Amino acid sequence: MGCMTDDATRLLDGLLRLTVTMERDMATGLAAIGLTPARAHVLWELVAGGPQPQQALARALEVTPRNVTGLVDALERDGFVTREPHPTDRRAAIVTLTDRGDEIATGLVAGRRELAGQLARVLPDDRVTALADDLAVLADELDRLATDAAAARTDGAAR
Amino acid sequence: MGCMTDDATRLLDGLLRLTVTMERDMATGLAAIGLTPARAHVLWELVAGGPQPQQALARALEVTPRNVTGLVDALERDGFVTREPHPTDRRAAIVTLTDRGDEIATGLVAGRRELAGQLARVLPDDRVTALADDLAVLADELDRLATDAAAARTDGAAR
DNA sequence: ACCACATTGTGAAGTACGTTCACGAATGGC
DNA sequence: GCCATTCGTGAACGTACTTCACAATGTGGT
Repeated sequence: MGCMTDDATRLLDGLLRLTVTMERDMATGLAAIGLTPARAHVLWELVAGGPQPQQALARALEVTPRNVTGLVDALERDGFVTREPHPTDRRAAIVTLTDRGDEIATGLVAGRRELAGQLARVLPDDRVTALADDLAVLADELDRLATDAAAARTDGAAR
Repeated sequence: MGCMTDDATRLLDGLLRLTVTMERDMATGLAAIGLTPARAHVLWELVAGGPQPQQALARALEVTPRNVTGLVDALERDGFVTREPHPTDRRAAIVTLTDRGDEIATGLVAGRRELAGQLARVLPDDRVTALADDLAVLADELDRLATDAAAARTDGAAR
């Protein structure tokens, strides 16, 4: 069991190390093309979900609508997106990728795919498959633990 | 090859999903005890490296000394650390954990170990071992890729 | 002993990301 | 036509970073 605990710690260490490195890489790579992680996230969602009102973006990104306003302001200023009028609802503005924004965003998607390929290349194919499976299991478990913890906190607060 | 690419993408997806969930969990858990990720990071380093001047903390955390000043200000205000005078260098202040800070920080280490155990429990022992190995390999590769990319950028800038 | 240089920490100012609260404008159900 | 809801944003704030400038201190060379 001492051995298992050891491996579990190694696993978590590896995971943390990967997350730290990935984030730093992402941030520097994005900075090179004039983007920040949060703004890139918006672009990403616009590619995935098409032109949307800010409300929808806020839901998709799980941030407040107010925050989306700021992010879109910056992206608009830098020429990545425009705010188009909604055809029927005059309150809503539809955030749309410019040509340049679309190019950049598509490049991000391609870059991500390429990174996945490069990473996978250092492991045998069957390992990659097993790894992907196991990570999914771990992610599920982590979600479950998080949900439980949140429920416990809510209970505590409610009492 | 289509199959391999697919698994590679699944791998990266799983990794990203784990990182997102882990970070959110961490942040909410820390907030419950009056800490932020950045401040917890300082506490963590103080447990690992013992009482240190801010300069050393800045190096360990890979942030600017100025930033450490702010983090230590907050931790001091909230009673997690104190600034003690350096025995020989009157410029330096040695950041030291208070009793409360030490308790909290030790709890963080324990919580991390417990999380590792809980996560590992959902997979067979041999899988955990393999997973830890593979993640280390991936982390190494990612570091290598990042280093290469940075070198390429430096070259480009130098020309 | 002295001077040049390096180091430690911090004030000032700026950027990014996120929040809450309040509010005007537009929608939509009844 | 009215009232509740929704969409976006101004104002104000908290946190985490950065760079630049600077005073106080430490240190090595002559």
